[in-house]
Amino acid sequence: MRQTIQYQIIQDTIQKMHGHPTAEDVYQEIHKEYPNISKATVYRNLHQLADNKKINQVLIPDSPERFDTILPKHYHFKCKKCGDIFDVNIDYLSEINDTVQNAYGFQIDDHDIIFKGICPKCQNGKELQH
Amino acid sequence: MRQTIQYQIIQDTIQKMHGHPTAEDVYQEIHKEYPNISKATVYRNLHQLADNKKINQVLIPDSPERFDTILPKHYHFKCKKCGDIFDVNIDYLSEINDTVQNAYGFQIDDHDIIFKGICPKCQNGKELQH
DNA sequence: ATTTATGCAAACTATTTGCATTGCC
DNA sequence: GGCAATGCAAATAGTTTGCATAAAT
Repeated sequence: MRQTIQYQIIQDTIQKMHGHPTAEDVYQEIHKEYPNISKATVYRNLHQLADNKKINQVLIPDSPERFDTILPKHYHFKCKKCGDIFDVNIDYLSEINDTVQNAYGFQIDDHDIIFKGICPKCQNGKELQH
Repeated sequence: MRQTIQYQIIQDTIQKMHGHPTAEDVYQEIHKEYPNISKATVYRNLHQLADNKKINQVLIPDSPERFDTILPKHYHFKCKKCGDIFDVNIDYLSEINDTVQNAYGFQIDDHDIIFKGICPKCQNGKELQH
C-alpha cells in the first residue's frame, strides 16, 4: 500500500468533516483546494480507509454511501423529514448478538441499528421536507 | 388509486415469492408469464404496495432495494460470505425507542437492526464468496 | 369523457472499471 | 525501473421520469 498525496489529503479532509459525509461531499470539499483530484480516487481511497479501519462506512436508508470518522460502535438516527443523520450513543447491545447466534447458529460479528422518526427541529416545523 | 391488472399481478407474485426479492427479481418472475410488463411499472407498484403497507421495504447494506412480504416487525441478518438475507425473529426492542427518544428528543417511530456475520452454511465452507 | 397508470426509452444517480500515465518505493 | 495509484472517460447498476397511448372509472 503506497503512501500517496491523495490518500493523505482524503484522510485529512474527512477527519476534519463533521457528520456523515458521502463520497461526493468529500470530493467537493477537496475539490475546492485541489481541483485536479479525481472522484474515482476519492471513492477508491475512502474504501481503502474503511478497509484499514480508519473510518467507518455507515448504512443509511435511501442514501448514497456515507462515512463516519467516529470509530467506537454507535447507532444512527435518520429524520424522515429533513433527512439528517444523527449519532445515537446508547450502550451497544452485545447481548442480542449472542441471542441471535444461539437461536440461529449464525456467527454474528456485529449489528447496526437505524432509528427512524422526526428530529426536534422538524417537530417544530422549522425544517422543510426533503 | 386505480385497480389495474398489473398492480394485482405484482401483488400476487411478490406474495408468492420467498425471501427478500429485489424489484429485478419480481420483474423477472412476472416477465416469464407476462413478457410485456414494464420494469417501471414493477418499480412503481412495489413502491405503491409499500406505501399501502401491503409489503415492507427492507434496508440491506450494499444491495438494491429489497421487499419483504412478512409484515410483523422483525430484524434481518446478512451473511458476509454468501450475501444471503435471513429473517431474525427475536423480540422487538421497543424500549430502546423510548431510551433514544428521552435522551435525544427525537420522535422515534421505529428502528431497524441488521446483523452481520457468517451463516451456518458458509461456516462450513459450503458456499462460495459473493 | 376523464384521467390515472402503463410501456417504452431516455435520463439520472451513484459507483466502478479500463487504460494510458504518473509518481512512489 | 517496476509496479501500484491516479485521472479521465466510459461503463455499469439501480432507479426514476417524460410522454404518448391504453385502460380504469
